[in-house]
Amino acid sequence: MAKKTEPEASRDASTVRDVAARAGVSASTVSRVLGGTYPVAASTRARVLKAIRELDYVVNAHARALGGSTNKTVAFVVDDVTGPFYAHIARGVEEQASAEGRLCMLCTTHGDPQRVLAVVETMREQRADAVIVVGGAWEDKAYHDRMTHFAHALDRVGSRLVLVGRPPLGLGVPATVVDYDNEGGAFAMTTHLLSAGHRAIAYVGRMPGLSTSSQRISGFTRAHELLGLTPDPGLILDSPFTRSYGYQATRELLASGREFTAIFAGTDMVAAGVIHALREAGRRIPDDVAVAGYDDIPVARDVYPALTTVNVPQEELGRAAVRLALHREELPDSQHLVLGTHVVLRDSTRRSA
Amino acid sequence: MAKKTEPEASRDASTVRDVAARAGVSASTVSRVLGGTYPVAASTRARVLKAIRELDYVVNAHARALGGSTNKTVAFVVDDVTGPFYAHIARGVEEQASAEGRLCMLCTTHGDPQRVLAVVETMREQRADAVIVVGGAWEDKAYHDRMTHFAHALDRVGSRLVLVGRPPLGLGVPATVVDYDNEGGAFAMTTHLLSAGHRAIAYVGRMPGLSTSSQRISGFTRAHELLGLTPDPGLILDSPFTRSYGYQATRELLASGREFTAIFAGTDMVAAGVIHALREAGRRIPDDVAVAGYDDIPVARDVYPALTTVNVPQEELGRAAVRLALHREELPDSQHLVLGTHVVLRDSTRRSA
DNA sequence: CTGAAAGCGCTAACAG
DNA sequence: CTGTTAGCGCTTTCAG
Repeated sequence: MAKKTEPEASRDASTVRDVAARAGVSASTVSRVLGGTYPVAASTRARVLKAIRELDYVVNAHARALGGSTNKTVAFVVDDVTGPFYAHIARGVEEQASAEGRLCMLCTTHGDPQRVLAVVETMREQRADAVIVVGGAWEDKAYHDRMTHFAHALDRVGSRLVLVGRPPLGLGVPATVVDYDNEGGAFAMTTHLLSAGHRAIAYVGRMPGLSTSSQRISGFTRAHELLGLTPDPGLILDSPFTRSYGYQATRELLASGREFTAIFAGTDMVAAGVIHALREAGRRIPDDVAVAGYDDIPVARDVYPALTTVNVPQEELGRAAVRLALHREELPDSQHLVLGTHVVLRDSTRRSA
Repeated sequence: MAKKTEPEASRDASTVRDVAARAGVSASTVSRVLGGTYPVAASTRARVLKAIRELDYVVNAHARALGGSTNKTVAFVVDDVTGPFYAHIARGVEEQASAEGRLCMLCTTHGDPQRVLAVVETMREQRADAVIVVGGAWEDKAYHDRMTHFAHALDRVGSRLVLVGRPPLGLGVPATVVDYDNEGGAFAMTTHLLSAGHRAIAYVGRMPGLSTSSQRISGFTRAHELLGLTPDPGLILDSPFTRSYGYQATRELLASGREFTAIFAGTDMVAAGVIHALREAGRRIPDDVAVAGYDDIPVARDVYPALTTVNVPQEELGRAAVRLALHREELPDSQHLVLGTHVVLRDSTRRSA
């Protein structure tokens, strides 16, 4: 029996009606068995289940989504999945989504604001329950306005826009924000370096116009000011958040001949590049130069020496994003959650004995 | 009972009918403007487009998918997105999918065969154009049979099953396979180590029953045999493909007191753990012990010393998976593509001068 | 060129 | 408990 190929095995999938016919019931009864919410006689249910098995039937998710209004899907919009930082947030999103019975759509934008907008539009078509946009925002009015527009547009079709790791759009905009304390983390790390005696700390990895970067720089500056110091603008280097740009920027810093005893990298990836460039130049870490990162991704433990960094609760960010989007009552008022960050001390800032 | 919309619920999204009414045309005309395939008078089209803009209308992807039969979606099933190896394949999938106008659904299974099956079922409901399953397969008859069943089931609803990095299911099974030369890569790497004079090479990271692992072990063995040698079974250690298990296994290896001058790790992640354990034990790399990995993920360049490894064309695997699934004529016959691998020499196996 | 009408597969409302 | 009847929003004949 199991071996027998259906003689009328068509290329088409079977439908509720096929199942109903085979079980000798109506389509609604099949639907009720599927849903499990309505009372169905045990014997009927058994016959229906048998027919389902024999026909190898599965519901058509689109037909279901069309009738009801939710399609049980969460969309995740991110720059680039290969970035470990984003990947870990993605894991949190995926896990929570699947725990809540949702599927997860993945879209990447490669840092292109245009693509972000296009992707959000597509998600609107999909009627995703939530559209989760991850990563720092461009501090640009046009961009901000577009996102605000989408927040409303998504809201209109019953989707929720969730911003992870970027500031709120403003009052009255229907969006949930899950952020982490960028400024505080940078402040704490800078304080750590300053209190270890460093007075010429370079900051490698500023990205002008990116919210995350601005906040970190701001914590960096505040820590200095608290001691009556002012960061040397010549020691603040721009660089995208990648390993290779961190390497480049550090080489330029070294070439400039400026003095410094510590480097605070914009992210751990940048720090990996910094360390590479430093080692290449024969500088010992942490003896000649202390190095610190931001994010606390796994690579922070694999670089040598192990990297002191600011921990960001990546998975929890992802999980919270889904949770809040799906149960809005949890955060009734502001819809703005900020998770804490903390310094993780490792060898890259430790003075060797 | 009156049809009242919930006060809490947002206003309903506008539909073709709303647009049609506003533009003073019929729904079909709106549809034709949207599709762009049928002739529509320029003036009519303009009016429709205006109405669309004013209503901020977007199609309902589900309604569209219900009518037509394809929903323009590609599903990506993977153990864990945070693994860099998978993440890079994911990037290839995502890029190619989006280049082909497809959305990408992401599902993770956390190494649980049960979840793989559940996820594939869900994808069948979604009528995804392609379901791409990534990662080694369990060499288990029941598992194999279930996958074969799904290949047929997916085929019946018009989806294509694609296996990435695992062997074909067999002749006549409607599935596309994109694999890479696991055995050859392991063979080449082992040969490299042997010809550098190593005679006691440990293999850390065998996973019994996992196809990838078996193939690598097989290349490892073949390289030995070519020189009339036999690998010492006591030097082959089981370990899942993670950093921490690699670390554990290496500690056990060291504790066992067995002699070895090189370690070939099952993956780069495992190698990171190996290196950590080795350094902790005071063994110098590569002087005391040479270390090699597999996969060539970015972390291979960040560990110290930089890791010699086997390059696997991750993004291309992902891209090819989507390409082949969507254009089957490209690979008319066997539907089995094998990409090459090659050794990448770095410092972890280089004898210092 | 455009409109009317018929579903796609499913679920919910309303009788029996 | 179960069958019948309507649609969900869109595309697609089939007429006009």
